[in-house]
Amino acid sequence: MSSENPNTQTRILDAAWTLLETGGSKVRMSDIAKAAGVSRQAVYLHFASRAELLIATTRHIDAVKDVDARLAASRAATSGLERLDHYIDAWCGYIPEIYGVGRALMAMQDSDEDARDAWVNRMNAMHHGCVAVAKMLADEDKLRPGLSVSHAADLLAMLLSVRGWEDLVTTRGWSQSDYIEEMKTLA
Amino acid sequence: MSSENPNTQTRILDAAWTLLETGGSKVRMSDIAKAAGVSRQAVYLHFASRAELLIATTRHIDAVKDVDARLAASRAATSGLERLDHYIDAWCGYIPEIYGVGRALMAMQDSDEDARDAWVNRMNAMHHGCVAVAKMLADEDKLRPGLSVSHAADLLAMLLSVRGWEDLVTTRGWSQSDYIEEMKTLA
DNA sequence: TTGCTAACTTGACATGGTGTAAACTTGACG
DNA sequence: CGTCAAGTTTACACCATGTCAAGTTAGCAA
Repeated sequence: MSSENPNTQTRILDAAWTLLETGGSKVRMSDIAKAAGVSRQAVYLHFASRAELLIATTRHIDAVKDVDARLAASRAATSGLERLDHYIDAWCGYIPEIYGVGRALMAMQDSDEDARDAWVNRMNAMHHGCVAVAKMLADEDKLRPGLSVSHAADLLAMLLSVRGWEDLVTTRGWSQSDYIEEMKTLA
Repeated sequence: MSSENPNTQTRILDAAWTLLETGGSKVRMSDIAKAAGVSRQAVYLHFASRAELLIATTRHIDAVKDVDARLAASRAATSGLERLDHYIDAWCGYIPEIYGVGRALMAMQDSDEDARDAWVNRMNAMHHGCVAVAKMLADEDKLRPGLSVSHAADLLAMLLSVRGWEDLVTTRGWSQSDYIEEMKTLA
């Protein structure tokens, strides 16, 4: 019963989550409402707009999957290479979990400023992690000569981007482990 | 007069081109019509849908910029590395030219099947070029040991993807030459 | 001149999804 | 018993795409 009937708000978030995970990114507000067993308007009682609902969904996923803890684990590494490895593991594990919502959010970037900001912030956070890794590598002289820390970070961020993952894993048919291995080798 | 008054069709394509190059990807049919000096309905006399217009615009750009000729030049190279270089040059020169329309087309991928197909075809053509390059490199034993031709091609295609370019050049502020150099080094 | 046709214009309308507004129901709690 | 919060139903405004029908206009042919 308690698992059957949590917060309406939570039920909406869960519904959005599962729908976006499976049903492409053209999920409508009414679809989500129906899946949550609630009227379309009720959704607007909890979330002001589609963009806001999507953003809240990403936060919800983060909370449920305890993403912070996993990313924090990668910060514990002592050597630069070890940290690079852990960071790639953590991030690559994260991508498929938010991929559904991420797609929908990316698709809204042109039409909705909030959605754009939210996604850009996420990517900036990831980029920040790349900078930290690049710095550690630079301190240990592990970067290719002539490659600046910022360029190295940018490059790593691009390799690990959701789009890159999408390209290789979903359209070229790589396995998740292929991807992780290849990224580690390249980086 | 003749440069002032070509085909209405051509005027529409040119209008779409310039608008998409500058004005983000939320360009409406009415915007394009206005820019072409024509009524909104007239656009539908020439193109059945927004997707079709966008696709026709990419073809129009290809024709005007003589893209085929430039890509053919990269096929002339004799050694694998040389060919890789030329291919990267040609492709990286191409990206910014179609970037405007490309963005709009990508944004339609979820809602319109024709748009999706058209863009996927383009990307497949690019991927095909990558396979050719990877094959030449493999024949000369220039690939990293353990890296298959198909994986190498996939990787190269991902590095050179429009999204990757977008990430580095437009959001991280790299210069076009930074990008080309870095891609050559990495590849 | 008349008349036909292709290209374009004008204006109206259907569709589909988002978001807003208002009035009604229902259950819990003091 | 009253009231407050959370939902429901119904209706509507908005906006872009795409469709339809009737009218205009230039050019060309008989």
